Amino acid sequence: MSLHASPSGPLPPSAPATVTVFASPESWIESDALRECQQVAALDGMIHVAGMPDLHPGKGAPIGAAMSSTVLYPFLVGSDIGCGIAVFPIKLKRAVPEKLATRFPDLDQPLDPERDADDPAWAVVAGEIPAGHLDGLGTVGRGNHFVELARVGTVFEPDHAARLGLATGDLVLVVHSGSRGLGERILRAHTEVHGAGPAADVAAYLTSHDEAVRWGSLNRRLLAARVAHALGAEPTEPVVDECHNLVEIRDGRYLHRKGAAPGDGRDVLIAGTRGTPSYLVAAHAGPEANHSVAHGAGRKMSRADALRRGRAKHTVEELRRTPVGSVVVCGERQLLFEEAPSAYKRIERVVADLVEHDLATPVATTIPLVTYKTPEPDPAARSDRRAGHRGRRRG
DNA sequence: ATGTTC
Repeated sequence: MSLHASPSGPLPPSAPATVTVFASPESWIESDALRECQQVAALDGMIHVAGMPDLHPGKGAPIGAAMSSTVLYPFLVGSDIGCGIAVFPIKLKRAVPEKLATRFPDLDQPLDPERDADDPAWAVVAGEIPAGHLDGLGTVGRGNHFVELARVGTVFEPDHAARLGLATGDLVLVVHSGSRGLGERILRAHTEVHGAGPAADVAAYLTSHDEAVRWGSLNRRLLAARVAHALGAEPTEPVVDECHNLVEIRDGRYLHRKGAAPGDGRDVLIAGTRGTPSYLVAAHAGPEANHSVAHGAGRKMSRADALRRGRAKHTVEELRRTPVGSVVVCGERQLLFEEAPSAYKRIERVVADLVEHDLATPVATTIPLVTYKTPEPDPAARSDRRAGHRGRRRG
């Protein structure tokens, strides 16, 4: 970068964007993720990049960052516009993980307005379905998405927890999902024409973006309602629902969040892993953190590494039954390894970093009981498959 | 992350 613009040349660039990463030295942040922060900071119009303690490398843009600029860049939000985490109280008489795990519905199967017209989960839809988008409605998706039945563990702030209607021992559904194909379609429509460039028609992008954000939130409610009904409980309103992939207009700037939750006076569920607690926090992040907090534990390993190392380290059985005694419903073997707790950083360290930087106050933990990822093959199909393997071995 | 992708 030239420091001396010639008089006849273009205007000198504005001051370079600042980058602040809110992680202590004990928190391992990959150099690739820091490099991505610097690359984002060098974009035209960029003002400030705030890296959260769960920062890790993404594709071109880091995950776990809040990035403010005078220019709107759709790729900084990514394809899963509207992805977020919601918490729904649920009341059950007994919560035996092994039993309840078998009662989760197939959340790969979309809710169809005609075929599933009598599904009680529809009751959560008030008014129009955003963008009229029915594809994938009521499905959880893949990757790090899940629906989890959890129990409130340690309560650090009883008054705050009580205001949310939560106390130790209470059951909740934690839903992490996004806008499925809708957000992907919106980003693709942009990148096909403009690549990683800024939004040419900001108003049009924001209109679609806002629909995806509403769709994601509605989908989390539908997922919780489907599971609540299947477990024999009544659906409830979320006590927490924050989106961590979105852009917000703030102080006349575009504040992009990618794997970073709004932290300005909001309550946020910061996801641990399926085998560790999650933390419900009261967030109070200021401008230095771009008004944002972490969204999860953050990956420690790439999916490829987690698969390779996990196969050497873990059996399928130990991944399906976690150290906290919870059960993982995941018919996809590869996903079981990719999402193993050992593939993530320690959530306690992430939360400690937020506390030390005065970005958030822990309110309570939630401890997993059943984490649903993808449907298990039905028992008949499974025994058929086993018989098939034996047959081949003998032959 | 994603009815994608060689």
